[in-house]
Amino acid sequence: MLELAVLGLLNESPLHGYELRQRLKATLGSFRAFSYGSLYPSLRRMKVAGWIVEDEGDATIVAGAPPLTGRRGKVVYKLTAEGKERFVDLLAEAGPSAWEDETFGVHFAFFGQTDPAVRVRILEGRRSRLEERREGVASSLDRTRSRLDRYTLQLQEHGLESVEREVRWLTELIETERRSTDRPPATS
Amino acid sequence: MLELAVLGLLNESPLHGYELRQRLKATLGSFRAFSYGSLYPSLRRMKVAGWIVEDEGDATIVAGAPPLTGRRGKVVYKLTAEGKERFVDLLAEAGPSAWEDETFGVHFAFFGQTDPAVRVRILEGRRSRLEERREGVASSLDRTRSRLDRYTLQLQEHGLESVEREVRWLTELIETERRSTDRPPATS
DNA sequence: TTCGTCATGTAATGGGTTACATGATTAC
DNA sequence: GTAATCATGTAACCCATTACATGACGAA
Repeated sequence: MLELAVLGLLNESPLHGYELRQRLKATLGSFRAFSYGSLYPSLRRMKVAGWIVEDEGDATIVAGAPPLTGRRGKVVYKLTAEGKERFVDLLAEAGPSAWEDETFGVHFAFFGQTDPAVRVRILEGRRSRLEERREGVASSLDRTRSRLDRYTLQLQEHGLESVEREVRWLTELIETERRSTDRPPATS
Repeated sequence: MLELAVLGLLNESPLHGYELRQRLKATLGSFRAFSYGSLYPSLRRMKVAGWIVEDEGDATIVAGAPPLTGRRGKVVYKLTAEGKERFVDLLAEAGPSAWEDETFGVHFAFFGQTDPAVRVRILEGRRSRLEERREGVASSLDRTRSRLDRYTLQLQEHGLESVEREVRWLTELIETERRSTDRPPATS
C-alpha cells in the first residue's frame, strides 16, 4: 500500500521523506494519509530490499565542510532498476487486492502508468465488488427496514447512495476506457 | 469501536457472538465489518472487565443431559449494570474520537440512544472535520491541477465531491435536529 | 534568539485481519 | 450420511498510529 505509493512517486522523481509525505497527501487526497511513523520505516525496508537508494548528486554536502557530525540532512531517495521492476509488477497485478477499499485509490492514482487492459480489469473488479456490497446492504435493508430506527435507517440509506454513486462513477470511467481502447487515443 | 458497537447491540437485546456479528453487519452496513478474530477476543475482554456476562435463562442445557463434554454451544451475552454505564459514558463523549472516519458511523448508528445535544455536537464536529478536509483537497487541487494527470485529477475531484456530498448530508441532519430540539418532538 | 517549519527517526502500542482448528445443528 | 451453515475460538501477523526525541535552517 504505502510501498506502492512510494514506488509510484519515486518513479516520477527522486524525493526525500518529508517531501514524499506531502506528495502522498496531494496525490491521494481525501483517501489516505500516512504518518512519518510508517513512512520512514517503510523507506528503510525498501532500501534494504534494494528498491531504492540514497541519491547523491543532490549534494548533501558541498565539499564535506559543514557537518563533520555524522551528517543529518535531507536524504533523497530514488528508484533502482529492481525498484522499477517491482513497481511495474505491482501495477500489473490486477487481483482483488487492487480493488479493495484501502488499495483501490492508490492503484487508481497511478493509472497513468498502468497498462490499459489492467486499468479496465481493476475498474471492473472494483465495480463488481461494490455491486455485491450494494446488493448486501439493499437486501438487508429491505428485510429490516421496518425494525430500524430513524438513524440506523439514515445511515443505511446514505451508505447505499454512496455505493451507488461510486458505481456510476466507475461505469463512466469504464466506458471512457473502452472508447479510447477501441479506437486508440486521438494522439494523431 | 468494536466495543461501542457491541455494547450498543447488547443494550438492545442479549445476543451470542455469531448473531452479534450479523447484526453488526446489518447495523453498520457498508461502513464497517468485523471478523470473528476480533469479535471473540473483544467479548472475552469485556467479560473480564465485567461489562457483560453469559446469560443463563436461554437454557444452554435443558437439564444437563446432552453435553457431558465440557459444553460447547451458544454463549449468549448480556450487559451488566457496569456495561450499561460504560455504554452511556461512551455515547456521551462528544470528542474528536466520535467524528473520525472509522468511528463516526458507529456513533451515528446509536444516535437513537444518544442525548440530542450530544448528537448535534457530533454532527457538527464531523462536519467541520470534513470541511477542513475539503479545504485541504480543494486548495491543493487549485495549486496543482495543471500538473496532474487525467487519473489523479479524476480521483481528486471524485474525492472532493464525496466530501461535499457528506457535508450536505450532515447539514440536513443538523437542521432536522435543531428543528426538533427547538420545538420538542411532536410526541403530543 | 527564538519561533515555526522543515526534516529524520524510534518505541510502544493498537486494533484489527487471515488462516486455522474444532464442533454442533439442520436440511436434504 | 453428508453438505451447508451455525457457532466458537486461537495464533500469527500486519500495517499502521501516537508520542516522543532530535536537530537543522530561515525569518522576525
